[in-house]
Parts: sequence; C-alpha cells; structure tokens
Amino acid sequence: MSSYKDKKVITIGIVNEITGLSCRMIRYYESRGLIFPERTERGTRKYSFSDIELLMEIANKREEGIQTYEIKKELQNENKDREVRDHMIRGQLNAQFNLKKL
Amino acid sequence: MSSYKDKKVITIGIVNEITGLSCRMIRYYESRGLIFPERTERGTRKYSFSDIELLMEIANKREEGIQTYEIKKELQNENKDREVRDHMIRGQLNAQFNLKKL
DNA sequence: CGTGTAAGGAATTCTGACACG
DNA sequence: CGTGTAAGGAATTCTGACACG
Repeated sequence: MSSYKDKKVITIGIVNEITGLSCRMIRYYESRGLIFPERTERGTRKYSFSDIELLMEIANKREEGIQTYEIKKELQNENKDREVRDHMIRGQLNAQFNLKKL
Repeated sequence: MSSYKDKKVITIGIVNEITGLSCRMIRYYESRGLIFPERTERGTRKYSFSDIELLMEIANKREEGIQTYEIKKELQNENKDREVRDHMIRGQLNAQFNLKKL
C-alpha cells in the first residue's frame, strides 16, 4: 500500500531532530516493544515515517502520564479495531458480491 | 502535495544501499548540479525518496554513456515539459470556467 | 570527464551501566 | 519506571587531493 511511508530508511539522529525525542527515549520505547526499527548490516537502527508518527503518538500519551506498558496495550487495541473494521468491510463486500450472483 | 516522498531525511549510506551507487558518485552528481540534498546542522547530507528515484534515472542515463552535463539539460527539459503541461491544463480549466460564465 | 582510493578529523551510533526516584 | 549521562569502541560522513584515462 504505502510505499514510502513504511520504508525504514531514517537514522535515529534524524528521528530525534523531527520528533524532539531523545535517542535514549527512542531506544527505550523499542526495548518496551512499542516500535520496531530495522537495522543496517552493521546494526544502525532505521525508522520509517510511520514509526515517526507512532513516536509522536507515544510522546503525547507519555505526557498524559500513561506508562509504556499501557501504551503498548492501547496500540494493540487500535490494531485490533482496524482488523475488525477491515474484516467487516470485507464481509459487506462479499455480501454484495454474493447478492449479485443470485 | 507529496509529504513523505519529498522530505529530505535519508543519509548517504542508506541511499548507497538502496541505489547501489557509491557515495563518491552520489556526491559527484551533486557537484554537477543534478541533485540537491539538504544538510543537517553539522553538514551531513539528507536525501528524499524523490532524490533516490532521480538517482536511478541518472544511473540509467549514465549507463547509456550520457554525460552529466547532458543529463542535467534533459532533466531541465523534463521540468519545462511539466510546466508547459500544467500551464495548458490550467488554461483548459479556465476556458471551461469562462464558458460556463457565458 | 567520471570514479576510485587513502588521509585525517569530526560527528554518529551502539551497548551496558550507574544514577535518581 | 523512565530518562540522563559518561565510557569506549566501531562505523559514518566530510573535504580536498592524487590517480587514471
């Protein structure tokens, strides 16, 4: 779908510039399972624009005092919601398709 | 228009990984006026996905033996073509708009 | 002209740890 | 728990130059 948005090509220094989050924080959120950067051959972390957006969301929730563990659960629920929605849309499309076949 | 595609956030090492062009070549094409990366505060070059696509085009033309100066002219013509096309489209839209006013 | 490379320095990134709270 | 920081090493990037053709 989104070819540029999800490509992991941005180093941590640039992510720090864009989000304002310290490298320490960015790496910590990774260790807590909130984000999943890729690595270059020699181990340098690479992030996508999606990761950056996610980090901004995380930063907002942290400002509200929400702990990383809670944030992780919220993110998982968001994904579940998306799956449910997609599943329903697919179900409706199939229903329409089946009606046409009648 | 394209928010991610044109954002300059990719370091030269990643561009090298993606395009296969050596850092030397990438910097040389810049010195010849074919690409225009931005810089971080301390001088590290930053490229966009558009720059990467442009570099692939340049690489193709170089393989055909076309010199950088010629490539530069071709790129400028492409931009001119685009401008002309955009101008014409705008002209047609205006013409239709004016017709409706009659 | 276009590209490789060695050179020297500066800035980046990485990990594991101590600190505070 | 979440974040800062100093530590030491490894990898990156930068520039200007010499080389070949």
